[in-house]
Amino acid sequence: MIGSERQFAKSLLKWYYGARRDLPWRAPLAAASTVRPDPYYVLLSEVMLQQTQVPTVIPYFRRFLEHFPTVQRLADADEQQVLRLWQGLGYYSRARNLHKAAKVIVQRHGGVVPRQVEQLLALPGIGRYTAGAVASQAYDQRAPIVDCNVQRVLCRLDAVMVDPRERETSKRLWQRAEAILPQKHAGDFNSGLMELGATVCTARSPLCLTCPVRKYCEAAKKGAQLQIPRPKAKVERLLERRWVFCIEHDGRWLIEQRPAAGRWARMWQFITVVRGQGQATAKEAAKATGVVVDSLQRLGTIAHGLTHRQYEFVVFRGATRMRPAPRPGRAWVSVDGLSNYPLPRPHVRIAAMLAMAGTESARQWPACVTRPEQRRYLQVPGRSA
DNA sequence: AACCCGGGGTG
DNA sequence: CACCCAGGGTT
Repeated sequence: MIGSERQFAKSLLKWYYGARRDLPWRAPLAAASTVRPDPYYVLLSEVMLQQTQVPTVIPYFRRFLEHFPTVQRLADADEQQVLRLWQGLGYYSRARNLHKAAKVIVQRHGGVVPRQVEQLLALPGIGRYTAGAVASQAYDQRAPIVDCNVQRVLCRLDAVMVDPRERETSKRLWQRAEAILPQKHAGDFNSGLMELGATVCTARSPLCLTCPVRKYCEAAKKGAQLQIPRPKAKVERLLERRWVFCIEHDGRWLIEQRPAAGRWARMWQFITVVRGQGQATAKEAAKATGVVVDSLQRLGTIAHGLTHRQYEFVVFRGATRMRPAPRPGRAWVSVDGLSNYPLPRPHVRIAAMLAMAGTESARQWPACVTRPEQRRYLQVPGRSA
C-alpha cells in the first residue's frame, strides 16, 4: 500500500467512526472526533488493557473509577486497596506501577496526565506503546503505537512473513506505524487500527470480506492472512507444587503476606509451603508453618495455570488451640475479613472452599476442587513459596 | 537480548 | 486442550 497512505487513513477513519465500540473510557459516541476523552480514563484503561482483553477490563475499570475518580485520589490511596481492586486482573505490577505513576503525576505534573510521549515514558509502568496510546488518544498527539492488534494488521497489510517479534522486524513495524499516521485524528486512527485488529482482522478467523481496507492488504491478495503473523514458539510450562495450610482458630484464619518482589508481590495467601523440600508428608510440612496444627484434613487439590508455570496446590485445613503471638507479615482474619486483603486467584478459590464449609453445600466441595491436568510438566526444585 | 510477570476468553 | 490477548520491567 506504498503511496496510498492518505486514502488508507481516510477509509479506516470512516469505518472507525461508524463501527467503533462504545467503551467507558472513550468520549461519547455523539461527540466522536471532536471531544477528547479524559486523559486519566485513557491512562487507566490502557494500563488495564495491557495483555488483557476489553470485556475483561470493563467491570474492573468502572469499579476502580468509583473508588479513585481522579489521579489525586489514586495517588492518596493505600497500595493494598489498589491491589485489592486489581485482584483477579493479573499482572499485579501494573497496579503497583500505576499507583506510583499517580504519585509522580501529582508531584511533578500538578495532577494532570502529561501530554508528551517523553514525559509519559518516564512514568513507571508506561512503555512505548502506552505512552503513544495516551498521547494520541487523550491529546491527539501524532504518536504511533504498535500493540498485538496493530502488529497483526500491519503484518497482513504488507504481507510480512518473518517473525514480527524479532528486533529488526519490530523496529520496521514501528516505523510503518509512524509513516501511515495521518496529520489529523492520530488518536482515532490508532484506535481504528486496534479496533480493526480486535473485531475484523482477528488472529484466527479474519473477516476479510467485510474489511474496510481490504484493497490495501497484500496478505488478502495472496490469501495468506491465516499464515500471518507467524505463530510464536511454544513454551514448556514448569510444574510448581505447593502445600497450603488453612489454619483456623476461633473463627479466624491465618494468612501471610508475600514478599515485596516477584509473583503476586505484597499480596496475601493462606500459609503456603513449597513441596519437595525434605518434607515427605503434609504432616511434616505443616511443622514449617510455625504453628501447632491439629486435626489436619485434606480438602483437595487446586490447579492454577499461568503463562509459563503450572501450579498445583494441595490444600489442607487444620485448627490450632493456641493462637500464637502475632508476627510481622501474618494476620488472623475471618472469612468475611478476607475481602479486605488482595489475594491471588487460587487463594480466592481456596477461601471459597472454606466459606462453603460452614453451609449445607459443604458436600459440594469436590465440585469446586480441580485436579491438575493429566499432561506431564517439567519438575522444578521449588525455592520460595 | 533474554527472561519474568496472571488471568480470562475462545474455538 | 491450545492459542490469543490494547506490554513493561529487570538483569
